[in-house]
Amino acid sequence: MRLSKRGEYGLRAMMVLATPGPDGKPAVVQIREIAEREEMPAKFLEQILLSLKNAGLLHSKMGVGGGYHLARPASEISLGQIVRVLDGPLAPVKCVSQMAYEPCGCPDEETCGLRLVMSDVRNAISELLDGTSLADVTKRVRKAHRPTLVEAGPN
Amino acid sequence: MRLSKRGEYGLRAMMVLATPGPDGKPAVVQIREIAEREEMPAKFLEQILLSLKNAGLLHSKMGVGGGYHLARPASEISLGQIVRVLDGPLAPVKCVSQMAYEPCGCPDEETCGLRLVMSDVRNAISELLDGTSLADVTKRVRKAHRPTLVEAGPN
DNA sequence: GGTAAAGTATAGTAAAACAATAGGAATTCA
DNA sequence: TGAATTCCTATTGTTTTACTATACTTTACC
Repeated sequence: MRLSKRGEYGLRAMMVLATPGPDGKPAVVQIREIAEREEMPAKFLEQILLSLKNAGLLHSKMGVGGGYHLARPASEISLGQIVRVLDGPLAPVKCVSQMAYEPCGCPDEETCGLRLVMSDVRNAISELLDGTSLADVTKRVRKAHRPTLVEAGPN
Repeated sequence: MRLSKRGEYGLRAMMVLATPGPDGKPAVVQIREIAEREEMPAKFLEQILLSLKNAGLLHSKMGVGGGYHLARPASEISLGQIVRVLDGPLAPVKCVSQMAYEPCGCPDEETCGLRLVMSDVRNAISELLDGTSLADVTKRVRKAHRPTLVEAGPN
């Protein structure tokens, strides 16, 4: 049930790109800068961002002053989309995958115990990852930084 | 987010062992029989069942008339236990793992976006897999075989 | 006690996946 | 033109996966 480095780096990079600059405008950031900030191998990150671009999640600009930026608002890019591009289907077994179904060979899929359970697992993962956008994540991160002090109450 | 063959075969085998014989007694089954019924390589399954035994989930008997049987009632063996033995931690990233925590290197774990989300994923998977016992699965399978016809209603 | 049936244990291996690394081509801007 | 940047493909080293092999131990039964 592991997320690959590819997936991890990709998600981290997308989160960087999802954080608006101080001017509030969507950030345009170079590979090198992301790699340094997040301490990942730049050449590897290059490949990853390229995949993400080819999948339509990122736009890029070559040359001086170039870099990457999100192809759409952060609220419209889900973590599920990113993970699928970089790590493939979310499903633990192919026979419950929506995007890459393959029969698992059991005589009756409708009554296969493994399938019944793994289908639940797939749905749970998908609900979380497809239901969480980059904007949701950056919001949660901001919240974690400045925790609501409501619960403290008066002395 | 994949379950390995090792994990898959192991789960299937445990489900076989969890199905009580016609006499209602807990089944004692040989490697070879499970391998044939479920169409898995016998030698590979041998290793898998051995791991499960060493982890305390199975008991075995050598010699003529021997075989494997569950170490505890099917209701007291969760799928999570089985998967952990065969495929390791459920967590997508080590830094949210309960059984194999390792820092991921981010400057502040409490405000790391990846961690916030992956921790949810881990919990969702764990709730499902640790919350489902072998008995639960066999029950669901039986239900799938004989679907309740309640919903049909009169014409 | 011998023998066949079972599990125990460990080592080996081919292929695939993973995690990079390398290096040049293409593009943009000043 | 030249520096900065992405684009693209190939290669490499390591780890994991999915088996396969071999030898050993225990047990039941005749």
